[in-house]
Amino acid sequence: MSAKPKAQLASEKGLFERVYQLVRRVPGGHVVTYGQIAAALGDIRLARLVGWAMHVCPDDVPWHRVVNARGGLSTRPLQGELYVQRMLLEDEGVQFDQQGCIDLTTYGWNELQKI
DNA sequence: CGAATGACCAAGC
DNA sequence: GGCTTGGCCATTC
Repeated sequence: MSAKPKAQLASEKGLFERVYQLVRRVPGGHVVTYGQIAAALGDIRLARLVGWAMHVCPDDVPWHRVVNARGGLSTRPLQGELYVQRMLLEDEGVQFDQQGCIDLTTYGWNELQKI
């Protein structure tokens, strides 16, 4: 009960939902950056909003396919969530380098389209 | 309405 | 090469 996460409120709004839809369109084995999503929404400056949107991402959003501009997993250093994200990506075919970063040149999804 | 927040990005030192 | 600052926008209280 109770305690609906703010995500619930935010997701019912507008912009956030758009972010989620973009993330949902990311096929397995590919990743997108926050800035890329923001750019798809129409403004790179929305990058921070994307970050916040991910913070409240619903369970039906493959948030693990969203990485920062450096190809690294951003997600807050919470208990193992970082590990989960990496595991999910590796399971989809995304490989990490020695630094734990993703090669956006190879896995970057450049066909992200606007909504 | 104003202040605070946010998992960003880019530039500077 | 890593840390700090500023900026931008939307959402929340």
